Amino acid sequence: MAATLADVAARAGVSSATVSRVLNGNYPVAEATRRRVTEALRELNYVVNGPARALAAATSEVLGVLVNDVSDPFFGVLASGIQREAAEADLLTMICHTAGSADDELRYMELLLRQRARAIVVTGGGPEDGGHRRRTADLVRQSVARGTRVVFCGREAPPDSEAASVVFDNHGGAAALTRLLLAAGHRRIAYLTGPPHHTTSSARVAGARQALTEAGIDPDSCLWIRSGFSRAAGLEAGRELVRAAVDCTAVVAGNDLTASGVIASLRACGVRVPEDVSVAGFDDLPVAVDVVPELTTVRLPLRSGAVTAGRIATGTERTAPGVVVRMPAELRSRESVAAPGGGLSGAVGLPRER
Amino acid sequence: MAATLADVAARAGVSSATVSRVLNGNYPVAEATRRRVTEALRELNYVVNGPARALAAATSEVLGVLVNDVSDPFFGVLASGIQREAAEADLLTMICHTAGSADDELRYMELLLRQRARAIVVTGGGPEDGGHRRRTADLVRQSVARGTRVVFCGREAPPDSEAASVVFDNHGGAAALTRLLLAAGHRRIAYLTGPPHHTTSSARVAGARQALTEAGIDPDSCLWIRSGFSRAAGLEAGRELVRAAVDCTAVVAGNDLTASGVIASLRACGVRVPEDVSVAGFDDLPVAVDVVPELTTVRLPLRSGAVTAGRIATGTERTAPGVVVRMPAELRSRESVAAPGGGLSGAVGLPRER
DNA sequence: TTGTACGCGTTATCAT
DNA sequence: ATGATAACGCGTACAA
Repeated sequence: MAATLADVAARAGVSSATVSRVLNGNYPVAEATRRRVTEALRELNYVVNGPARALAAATSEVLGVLVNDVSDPFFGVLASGIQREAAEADLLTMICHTAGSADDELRYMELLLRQRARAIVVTGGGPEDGGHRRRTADLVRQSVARGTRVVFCGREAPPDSEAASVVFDNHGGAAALTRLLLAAGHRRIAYLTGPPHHTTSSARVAGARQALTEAGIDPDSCLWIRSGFSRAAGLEAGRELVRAAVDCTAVVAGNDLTASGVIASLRACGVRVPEDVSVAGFDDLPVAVDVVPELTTVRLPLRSGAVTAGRIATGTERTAPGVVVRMPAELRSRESVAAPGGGLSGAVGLPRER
Repeated sequence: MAATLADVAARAGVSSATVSRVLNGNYPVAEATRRRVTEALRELNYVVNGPARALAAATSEVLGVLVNDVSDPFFGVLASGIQREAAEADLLTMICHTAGSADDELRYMELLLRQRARAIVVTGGGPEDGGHRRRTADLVRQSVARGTRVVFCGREAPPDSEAASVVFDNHGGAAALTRLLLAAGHRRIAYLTGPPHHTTSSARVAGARQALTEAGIDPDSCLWIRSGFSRAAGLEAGRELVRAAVDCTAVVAGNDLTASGVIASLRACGVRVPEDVSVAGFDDLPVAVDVVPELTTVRLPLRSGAVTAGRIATGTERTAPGVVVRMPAELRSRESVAAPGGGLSGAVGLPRER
């Protein structure tokens, strides 16, 4: 039913090789023939058969991007940055949503590998579990062996793998943020840690603990509360903090999304930010300046990290195998952090305000 | 370098046909041979060559989803619903971000077509431009001819196409919402229309205008302001409304995201919602109940619409060609709409509050 | 139950 | 400049 190269060739009275040449423009073709072929192409509504091309040329035009959550703006920024580079290199970006599941991550990597994708970019942090790491390393090895470039953007590639990585300074950023809070006078801080056993969460927690320790404060005198990275997680955590009338003057959320949730639920409970309690985020996504009050947070150069990852993936930028590109983090001090106020436990019970 | 069927066959001492049979399990294979083959498969780290398989079998395991914006939760809900069904049918979902560009939409459709994707689901509204419609119709025709099913989820398929559609009652929902506002006593309403020349925007505007007309109110006595569907668009529109001290008692945003932006910027300007001005949204995304005050909006059954679209796309649910499945809209009356207050122009200039 | 052999639609290498 | 033709790796009638 669908027209093939041969059909087009017959119609134009040439060989299929000539049609292929017209299509790819990599060999000289007489102007007259080219026109006849182009005509036939149009008349028959010819559409390249990708699989056949990929089989013959041993390469495809697909670049796969793995994201934890398609509807999280963190990944939106990453995905669109990568995509821009891919488009630049005439590659089709396909985004695969792993829902944070380690299994799905592996499944999608394998499926992209099957498709002989030109490259795979794995974004965001990942499970710290050794088994997963090992299986990932295996897949990376196979990918590279088959010519599929693999780039990690947001965590380090498994050790000894050929894959490049672009990583953000979660550790340093978290430490700087904590230092800012300490400098403002906060001592009783509640940390929402993000999902457990996750590279990003762990790095941020470690950074914060280090800053505390260096300031001579026992990290365990602070509160460490598990949460997700979603806005809903922040809402819930905020409500829980209020319910338990937790004794703290500052809340450090795992990221901006969570922070926005915390602020919303604190406000709903009549707790003022930053007068009663300071709140901080991480990432510096657009939401950080949408929120009232504007969020003190840590800026990660997500866009440029994504572009770098994209350039390595497309081959636009050539790097040594296993290279690790480190992107800096930068403090963004805004309104949501101020000097310690009455604290959460003091504010709770006040009349609800609007 | 990469092991092929033949390599595995040699290793296992069988023919490549047998290996293929073991792989696909569609023909009987002796238990002993199966084990030998499985072993060889493992030893050689065999990975199916997708393109080759797609070429031979004339079909692939890919389902493509086109979305306007990967980081918009509206599409997140749609994409994940479709993906669930795809996974159920052992298909790999690939999400393509068109950034709302009509050209990109066509490009991605074509690329998926090239890949001989099993199905393509085009989500969200689209350009109303006739040229785009025609070109889309062409692509749909070609897709269907090549065995790639096409489903639209959020707009109707081009006329006379074989493609199925799942549509949401934007028109009815918008009308119901406007009636609610009218019943509450509002007469001076500012509508943020969403992106121009876009099917979703138009349907919502048309519904609102109809409800106004039916109530004996001249639609042109209301304000119709172009905006986007993003939160940023809402922020900007809100600021603009305040700056111009627009004379209205209610703002109807194009969707929930925009509404949340409007609320944020109104609050930042000291305008109280709903005491001074009522605000309404559309879609009933999770953000609708996150916002303070909770948003009065129109619930669209996005999840179940996505599932339906997914089932049609995977072939799980068989439907007549060109079928249009209509999903209802349902009013969700919450806190953000109340009786008319002082209005925007009245509130502006009041001391900024926190 | 298993093997042989051909076709799927392209690209790329030789000739011409 | 153009045409034959051999891969590319897999699925599947058909034969055994």
